[in-house]
Amino acid sequence: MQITRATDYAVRVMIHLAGLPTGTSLRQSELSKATDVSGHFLSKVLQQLVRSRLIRSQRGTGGGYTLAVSATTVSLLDVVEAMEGPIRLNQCLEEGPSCDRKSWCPAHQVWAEAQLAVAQVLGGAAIAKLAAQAGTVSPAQYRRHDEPIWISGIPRKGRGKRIHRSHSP
Amino acid sequence: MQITRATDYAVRVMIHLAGLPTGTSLRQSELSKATDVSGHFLSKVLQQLVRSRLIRSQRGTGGGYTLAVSATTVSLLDVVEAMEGPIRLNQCLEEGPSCDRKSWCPAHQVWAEAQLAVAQVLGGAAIAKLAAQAGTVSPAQYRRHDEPIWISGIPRKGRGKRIHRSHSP
DNA sequence: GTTCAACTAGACCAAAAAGGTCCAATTTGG
DNA sequence: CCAAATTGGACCTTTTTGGTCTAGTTGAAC
Repeated sequence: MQITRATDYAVRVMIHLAGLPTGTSLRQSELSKATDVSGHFLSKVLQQLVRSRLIRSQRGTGGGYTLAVSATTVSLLDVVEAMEGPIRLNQCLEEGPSCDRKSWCPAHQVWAEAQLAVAQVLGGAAIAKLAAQAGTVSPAQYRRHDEPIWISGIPRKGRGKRIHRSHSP
Repeated sequence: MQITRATDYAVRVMIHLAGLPTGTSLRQSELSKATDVSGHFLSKVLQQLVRSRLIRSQRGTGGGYTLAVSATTVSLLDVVEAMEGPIRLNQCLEEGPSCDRKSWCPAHQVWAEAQLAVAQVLGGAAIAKLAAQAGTVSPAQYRRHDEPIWISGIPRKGRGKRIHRSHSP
């Protein structure tokens, strides 16, 4: 009964992105450094987040990853479920007729309660709130005011227009 | 984030035993039928419960398994932890310095809260209470009045000397 | 239109956990 | 003291996890 490493890393990514100015795009290498996760492994995590529509990716020169959702509305629960699917504390909590003891088993109700409890705690933790806390406790980790964060993806011309992304499929 | 099958089976065993008269001993084959678990696999579950001191076992003819604790004081949480060890919703919730982000990571607090929530729900569910519920809902599943259940495990001398543990290091 | 930085997709791998089977060790009843 | 009844524990297979690596695709800029 433990979240996977990948899920933990996904949360780090989301919080980190939420702590930056809206629309900021970061490369994998930058996220790797910020989250203390090996770039190779992180790419798998990022791919999953993209598939779940929590972040967007931009290929090519000057590309990177951007938050695709409002950090104030997306919660830890959303990130966890994006990575692992719906939370199921026990197999018998599946939708269908997964367990024929379900109807009378007294434990079933308790599993359901416990699952609800954890879902409520995680669902109540908005990413934006966490990002704000992180900013308070250790600003240096999230904000660098001595130099603009987006500088590192810009070729020598140095025109920072990458923040806006008009991705229309 | 799901309990294992073995844990689920262990809970079934504990509830079933708690629904019987105190001190009743059941053989593996009987427990297997009552819990809908293959006898071979159940033996592993029972072994773990014995090692965790939640039940006692008696070998040889007329042997079987008995509750070793008060069903009113032992909870679902105890059973879960007996099978899986302490609940850890995330790796960073270990005791020691497991994660150097711990001090400032804003997610850490939420994981801890969620873990506490589930522990409280499970800890509040006493096995005896669940057994009583089960007895109410489906008595036939747990009680057979046509034949005394305890017949198979009561030694003549009848004293609790059967906890022979030859554990010489 | 070529180049090259960046993401994408997937194969691949080792280790651990989960789930399950089987036989050996032990105890008791007779 | 032997044989039957039971548990105890070794063993095996499959799936998941965590991680690495390489080849390929995309797209912005020159």
